[in-house]
Amino acid sequence: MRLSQYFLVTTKETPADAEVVSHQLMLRAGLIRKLGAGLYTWLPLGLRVLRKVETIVREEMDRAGALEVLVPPQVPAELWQESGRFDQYGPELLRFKDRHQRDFVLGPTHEETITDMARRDVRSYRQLPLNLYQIQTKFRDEIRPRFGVMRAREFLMKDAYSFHVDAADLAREYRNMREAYRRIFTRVGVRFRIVKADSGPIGGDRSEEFHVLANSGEDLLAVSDASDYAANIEAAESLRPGPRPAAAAQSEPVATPTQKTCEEVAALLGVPLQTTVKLIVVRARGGGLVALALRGDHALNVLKAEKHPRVAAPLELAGDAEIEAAFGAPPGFLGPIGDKVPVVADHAAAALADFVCGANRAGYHQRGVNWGRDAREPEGADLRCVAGGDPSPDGQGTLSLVRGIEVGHIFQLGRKYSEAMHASVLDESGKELTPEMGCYGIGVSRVVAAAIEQCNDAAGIVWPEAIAPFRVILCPIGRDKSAAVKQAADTLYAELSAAGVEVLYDDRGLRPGPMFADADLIGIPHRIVVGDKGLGSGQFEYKRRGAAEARMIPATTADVIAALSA
RNA sequence: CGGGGCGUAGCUCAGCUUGGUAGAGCGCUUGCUUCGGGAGCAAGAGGUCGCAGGUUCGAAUCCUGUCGCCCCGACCA
Repeated sequence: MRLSQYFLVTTKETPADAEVVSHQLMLRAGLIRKLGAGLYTWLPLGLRVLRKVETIVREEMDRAGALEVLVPPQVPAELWQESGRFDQYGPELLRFKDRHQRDFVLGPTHEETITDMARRDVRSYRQLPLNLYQIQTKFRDEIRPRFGVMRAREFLMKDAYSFHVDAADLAREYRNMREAYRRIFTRVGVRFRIVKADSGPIGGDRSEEFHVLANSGEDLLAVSDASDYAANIEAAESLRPGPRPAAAAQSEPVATPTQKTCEEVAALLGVPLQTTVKLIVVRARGGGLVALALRGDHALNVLKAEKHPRVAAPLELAGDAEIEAAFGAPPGFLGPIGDKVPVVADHAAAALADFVCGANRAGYHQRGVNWGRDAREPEGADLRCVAGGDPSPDGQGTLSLVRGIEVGHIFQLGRKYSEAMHASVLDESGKELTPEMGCYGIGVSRVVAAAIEQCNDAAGIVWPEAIAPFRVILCPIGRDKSAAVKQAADTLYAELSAAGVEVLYDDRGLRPGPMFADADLIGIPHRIVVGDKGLGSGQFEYKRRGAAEARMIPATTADVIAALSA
């Protein structure tokens, strides 16, 4: 491709409304342009990258035995009402009415559509297993679109849905997809990690996420330093601590007139934060309140709390007035003493002896408190987010917290959708069988942003070779002045093109500075400079994007091709 | 949705407090010079100051409303 014939729109200045580096670079390098909040046009250069990711995904899905389909982005609301998700999914579901006032949704995923197809056309166990996928624009009425295409209202997603006669076959396909995903992200060329996940509103039993590791990631992951254990912090279990030490201290009140948080109290008393206990008062399932006790240095894991049988889901914090009525003290001075409301204690809080907590009296805390003596022996549960330094749940190593960008998610759904939508097949004995389902997603457009997030330097993008928009950029110096340069560059361009190398030829006649700056910014992996200097000794200059130094190579097409693969 | 901020040239922004004929840098066009890491000189194009009302002799500037965008919190590929 000749750049003079192309639509390359780069900018030197960083657009004001771009926060993360991938968004900035995608705008500066002319990959995308914003149409509205969370809506982006893919320009020619960006679309080439998107297509490359898409192609890798398609090839590996095909290789794994899945079959490509294409379903309508519009879905009649009845299908979503049938699965129950029309009401459950919430405001994030993009809905509209047509001229006849019929309800539709713009699909954020397509379990319903595919299950509907399956119940019509999949009649026999002989047709199973079946794994159908598509690569298509998905829609979400995001609360807050941000970070460019990373969290957009529209995005390109690969979604796959599989059907099986039993759970064992579902598990087999799940592993198959897991391996396919591993190959996909390896081929794309990003550093990633597979983590245990919560299945969220999609539902189902087992699920794992694929994360590209990057500091700008929106998700916190807990990873072991000694094994391959890794989990989204939402889903990471915490290990139960050892047995509780014996009580040694007397329980006594201490004045804490203005100290409401555990941090403030611990500082005032000069005790470690880990010896304090805080109460979080929430609505109980079936009415009333329940208090969740956590160690002062630990954070509540909302998803874990919502799964607890005593806690109402979605989690709702009690109001100040209710708390005062139940405890006789305002928030900030609450403790598990005095049987005010039922207490569920996180295992780590339950394992403390001689701890500090609120005295249920404004302006006072209580120290030397012990379960079973000063406070009723609590019900224990895993309620907290794991913290860096915790032992890994698999017993090997220590957890540390890192950030990741979720680019893939695989689920074993079970029969949630097939049951709700009455999809069934006849088994060998002629009896009805409700298939087990799996679903598998990849955020294709998000992968592009995630790759940039991981692969960039001060000058711009440094594309992994597999998804670079072009493989080589050809930069002639003084092409308009030197017949030798023009001749050599034109020939090299023609020969590389003929050899099937994706080459971008900068024939715009720019000065070297801007030309190199653009080449760096758009991140083409290999750069060949053709100039009078080198040609004088029969050489081209070769530089790998991201390499410190350029080197000279013989000025022949064969040597250039050899350098590309070196 | 709640909290905070911003809408002035293609981009980054000044001007607004104290109303008086719309600015800079970068980018773009043309010419000459220059040509190995974002050149110099000269000439030029480009803005209903987000939109709608209001106050005023006069509004980018003051007032009201409205729309859009960005950032912080609850969601997800």
